[in-house]
Amino acid sequence: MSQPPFEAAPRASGERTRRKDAGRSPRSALKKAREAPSSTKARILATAEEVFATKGFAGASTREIASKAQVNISSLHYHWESKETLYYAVFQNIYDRILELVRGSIPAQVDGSKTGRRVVEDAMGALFDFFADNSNVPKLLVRRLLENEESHVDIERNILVPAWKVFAAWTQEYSGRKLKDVDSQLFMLTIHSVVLLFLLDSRHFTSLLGGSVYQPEVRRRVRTHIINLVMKLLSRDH
Amino acid sequence: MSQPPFEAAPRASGERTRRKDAGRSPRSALKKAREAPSSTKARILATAEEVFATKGFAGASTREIASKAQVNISSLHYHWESKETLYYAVFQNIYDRILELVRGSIPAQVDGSKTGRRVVEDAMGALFDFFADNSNVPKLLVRRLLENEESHVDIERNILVPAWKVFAAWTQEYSGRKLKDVDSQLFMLTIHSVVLLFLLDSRHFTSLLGGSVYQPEVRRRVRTHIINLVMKLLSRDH
DNA sequence: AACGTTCTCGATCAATCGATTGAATTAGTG
DNA sequence: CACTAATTCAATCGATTGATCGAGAACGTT
Repeated sequence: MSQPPFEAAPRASGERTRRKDAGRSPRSALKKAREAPSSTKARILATAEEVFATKGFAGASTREIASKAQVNISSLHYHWESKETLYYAVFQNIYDRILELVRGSIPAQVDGSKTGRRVVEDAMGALFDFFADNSNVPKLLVRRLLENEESHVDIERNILVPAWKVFAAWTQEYSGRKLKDVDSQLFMLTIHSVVLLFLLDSRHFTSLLGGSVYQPEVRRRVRTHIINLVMKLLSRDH
Repeated sequence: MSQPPFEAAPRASGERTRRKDAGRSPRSALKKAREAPSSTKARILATAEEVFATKGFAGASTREIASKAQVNISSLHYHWESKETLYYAVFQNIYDRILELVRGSIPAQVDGSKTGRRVVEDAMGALFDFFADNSNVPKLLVRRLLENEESHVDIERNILVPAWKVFAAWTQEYSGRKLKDVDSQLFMLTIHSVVLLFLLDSRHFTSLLGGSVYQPEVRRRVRTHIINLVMKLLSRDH
């Protein structure tokens, strides 16, 4: 891959530049750090993910996030410079988790003991399960797709798209069939579209499926359907 | 269909109750109405659709809508009771257009002169073209799917879902194959997912496809791909 | 115990939000 | 023209927003 891994998105981590001793690394400064403050920071981040996923960037207020995290607003602004950098940090976090899924869990299955079809099935299943187990992630990603400001897009381009590329290239390699270039692009987008929108869990879907996508039996049905859909896409025309 | 057509969503039209003469119909009161005010109202509605699609409900301000429509804020509140009723009016408008597409344009093609495969192709193409020509619609629909408050969902359930049902039932009827019930539900959701998310026109998709989905050649590729995808879904397993 | 750093808190800022008010304007009717 | 209803406007309301401030609590180090 040619893209710079993380630095392309300016101030991607959203960490606040400390008021004093800004040049020193905060990690080296507090080796045996106490857990209380960092757990506060982690609690804010987790709450922010939930609130941003539910209400979007504009719809969420820093006061609501702080309140639900049982933290003062100023503590939020101590750890992050602004609402925007907190928002970036939430996405940086889910991007990391997606990359970990793609680079770690999935390639580890490649050991020649499975058929190509079975490998693709497991890979799609793992991707589906990840979204189903982290229901905030698909919501946040779809919300992100609706934003089109320049400052937002480079994170997708530098992190999410490479992840899709790795996943798709790997999927093709073990699918037992090389797809044409044109097909491979649209193939990725199709997987992307179906998995994400299937997991929005809106009442719109619920009323059609007879239950939330996150209910076990419904989830199993949708999971099987998506895997079959991908298999049909990978199968030869007849 | 068993659902009540429009009344289920309270105050669905979002019309303001006039301050004086609230009981009388405004239509009968001004038979040969002048066009200036109604065009102002229509201009606000069109602008609101654009702004809400771009920024979402919370991200859009009534001042921005009024400003871009070159209208005073109070005029906006004269025609609609609140920002929320204006938002409802925008959705009521696009629901009407979708229903018109489904009930009118598509069934008109049924005259026996085409093969089942060709009918489905044309129907999917018409649906795709509608979303592509009205780029605000897929954005608004996806935004709607991310909202899960009770007061919002019934509109989807009473208008959008029946539209999908009509479309899907009709598509199945002329597909040359009756799908199982389980398949038909997931089949609808798949069409829904792919078409909507394909047309979000984010940079994320653009960077992969080498251009905006709304550019003619890219649009043609995606259109063909989606039709082929639906055909594969409708085809028998082998 | 004394110190300095890290972190949290209540109080408060200017800006913007949705919405309202009453006056001014426009158009159809008698 | 005079009268009335429909519509638009500038000015303004209270509430909420993101963000800041200085005081002080919590903690490790000496």
